[in-house]
Amino acid sequence: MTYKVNNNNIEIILPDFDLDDTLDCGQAFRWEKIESEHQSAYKGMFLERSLTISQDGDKFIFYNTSAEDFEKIWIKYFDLETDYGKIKIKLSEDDVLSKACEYAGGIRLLNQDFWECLISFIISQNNNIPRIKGIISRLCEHYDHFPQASDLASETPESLSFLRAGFRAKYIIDAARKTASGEINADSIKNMDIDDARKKLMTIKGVGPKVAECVLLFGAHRTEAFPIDVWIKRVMEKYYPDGLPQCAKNIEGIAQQYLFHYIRTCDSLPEK
DNA sequence: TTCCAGGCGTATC
DNA sequence: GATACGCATGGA
Repeated sequence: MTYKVNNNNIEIILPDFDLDDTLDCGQAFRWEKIESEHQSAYKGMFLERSLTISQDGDKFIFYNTSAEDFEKIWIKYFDLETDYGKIKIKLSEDDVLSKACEYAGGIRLLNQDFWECLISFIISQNNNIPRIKGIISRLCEHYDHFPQASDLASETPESLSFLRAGFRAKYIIDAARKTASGEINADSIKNMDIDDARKKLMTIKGVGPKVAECVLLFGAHRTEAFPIDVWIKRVMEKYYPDGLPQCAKNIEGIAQQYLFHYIRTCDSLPEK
């Protein structure tokens, strides 16, 4: 991977990558858009490391980042070594997916933290994206960082009332207690057969099929996971009553991201 | 006011 | 196993 170190910034040319598509599409909730005239920029966190990143066409700048952090953390986080051009060519064998890839072609599947995804997607249930972000923001502000399982394991629904997370507070606590006790172990789940991983995750109160699928896709990079929410359900009923086409085999989750972004932002996909 | 949001637990059949 | 309903909160 070739990049340029300029003072404390990393400059790099990257194809198939767009910050709006990737950071504001509902896979991560801690990135904030920085308003700027001529370019797109975001500020966010991963593993308590903050980053500001800007985009001007296919030119990206990672601010205040060492080459070491870039190589050890951000290449992996942004999935920069995966060829999304190839993935899109494969998915474009299907007409509807082709349209979605074209529309939201800058999406990359982030390699996020398992625990943070677990809590984030528990919060996401029966909720909308702005409010999910608000709850997670209050959570991080309260603990001065994204809380560890041990931080949350000793809380009660009452002590978490500042979150205004509603009925989800008790689910957050159950996830925290099972994680803190070792009953739920990220590394172990990541290495499981996917059906076993689903079952294990669903032993947590408030984790059903959809949340489990999101945790596996976004927090464990299991690209064969396919979260079906209200939006994707509409897509499936309209275009894929018999399931996804063969070209999406083993990358169902990536196809899902393109479809989700498209259906949410546009009125409809083309007729099949 | 009512409906809805990246669903799930529970009751009931 | 399928289906119906309530659930906290806040924006449209």
